[in-house]
Amino acid sequence: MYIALRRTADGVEATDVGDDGIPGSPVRVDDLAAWVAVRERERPRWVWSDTATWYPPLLAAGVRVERCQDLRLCHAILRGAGMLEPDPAWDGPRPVRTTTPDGLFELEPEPDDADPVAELARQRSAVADDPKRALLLAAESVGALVAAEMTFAGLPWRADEHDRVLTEHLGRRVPGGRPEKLEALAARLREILDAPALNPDSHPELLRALQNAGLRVESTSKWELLEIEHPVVAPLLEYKQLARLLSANGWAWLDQWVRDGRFRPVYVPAGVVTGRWASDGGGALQLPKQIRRAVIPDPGWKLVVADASQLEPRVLAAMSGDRAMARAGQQTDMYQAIVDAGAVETRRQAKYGMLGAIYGGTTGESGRMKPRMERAFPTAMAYVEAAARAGERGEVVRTWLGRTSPPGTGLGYDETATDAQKRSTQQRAAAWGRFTRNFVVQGTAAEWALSWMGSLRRRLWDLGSGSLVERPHLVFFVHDELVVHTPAELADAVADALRESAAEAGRLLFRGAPVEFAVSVGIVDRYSDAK
DNA sequence: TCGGAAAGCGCC
DNA sequence: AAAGGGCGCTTTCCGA
Repeated sequence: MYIALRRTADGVEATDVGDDGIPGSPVRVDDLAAWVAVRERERPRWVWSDTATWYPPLLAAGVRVERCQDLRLCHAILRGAGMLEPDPAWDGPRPVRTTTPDGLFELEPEPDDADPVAELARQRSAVADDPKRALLLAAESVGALVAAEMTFAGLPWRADEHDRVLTEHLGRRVPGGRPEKLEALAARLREILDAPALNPDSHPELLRALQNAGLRVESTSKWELLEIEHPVVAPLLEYKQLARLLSANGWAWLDQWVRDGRFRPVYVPAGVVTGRWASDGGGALQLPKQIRRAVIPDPGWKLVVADASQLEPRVLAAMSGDRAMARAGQQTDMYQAIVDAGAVETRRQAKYGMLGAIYGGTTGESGRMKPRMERAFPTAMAYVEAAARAGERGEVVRTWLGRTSPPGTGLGYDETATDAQKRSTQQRAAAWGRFTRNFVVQGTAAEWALSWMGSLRRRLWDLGSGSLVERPHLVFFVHDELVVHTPAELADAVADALRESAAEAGRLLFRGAPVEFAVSVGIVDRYSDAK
């Protein structure tokens, strides 16, 4: 059964909807959290406009729910697939969040025409004969619950450790200036380049200084510098790395984002066109390896870190139905299995061949491996090639569960086009083909990850007792990696749950496909100790 | 003075 | 050694 919630001018209105789709009479709800806690015992699927606005106040009040349907996220999926009519009430972007002084989200009235009961009916009808998309809607929605829960719980973060890492790398803080070691490096660069006024943070200035010193470079980028032999290269690369650490995750970041021993990034489910999550503020999904030393569990607790190894290659094997690639995907090290199968000679070749298949690489090692990959894995290669060709023609492609790519635009030309126009259009078409090629794999990998998370979430809840943060709970997610914060005595059980959930996600999406979704799991006292 | 673009690099 | 796909974020620069 479903319970649809709606914010009206005079409070929250709730409507029961049976599995037959027949709604009851709306009732007024005064104390939402208390009411939800009571009704949750019936294990309904909560239906609401947007998990990001409804769920945080419930979590803050100590209420966790098992299931929901996030109408806005689901609407976007179905609209993209052309399965719903345009609807201004639901087509728009996510509502702007406003925060109250106590940090809770204000619930603003929703427009009159945004009727959750009617929208639920349309969405249910759209997927009634489409079990894969129905699964996608469920996965998307449970992902939204996890996102809110991870923000609520926060990633355990030791500010003192973070400060230690920064001071170790950058030197002592200097008010209004660069930290000591960084400034010393800047001084060395000025000396080596004989540019006393150089600000190495300015790309144009730096480029001019490099060129004046006789370096033949077109940019200041790392990969170009690596090809040059010159005494300035090593200290410059070190400077760049440290300057980035300071600006992206330095003391200012620490002050802004870490409170009471927790980093609470805001995740944006489906924030990326492929269905991957994005994050809003704090750069959560780009947390540098160096700084993960500050992620330390509470006393008596552990972090369990799990990484889905070679996820996208396995996903490609499963979704394309390529039997030879699936056989390789049964091994823990899929790249080595590709070597053992005789497709290529070295593990490195297998890796680059696979990356080329997924990203559309045409040059270098990827390009060289392509014929061998096509010989060894014709079905999988044809699958991604078809996605690329469709994209080049401006067609829409879809993931395994049915998320659709945006249509390509401006990829055709007529006879009046000049040669230059034709060339540039062809380049755009090729680029869009690389995008759609990657879309089907990256998007399906994101679906697998949502299923993994959803399955794990249920298992973690069943492992412990008490409130969400008293039980083992998810605290971090980056595309194919999960981090669980758990009481130490449950860490082994959590590790098992992570592996079982991965297997379950594989079965749920690709029932029958003989691909093993291997995960590497570590139980650690620091995030940086994983792997 | 402010906002957006570009460059560059962190993550997957 | 990247490359080839997807992002977010910071700094600097430049034009409205």
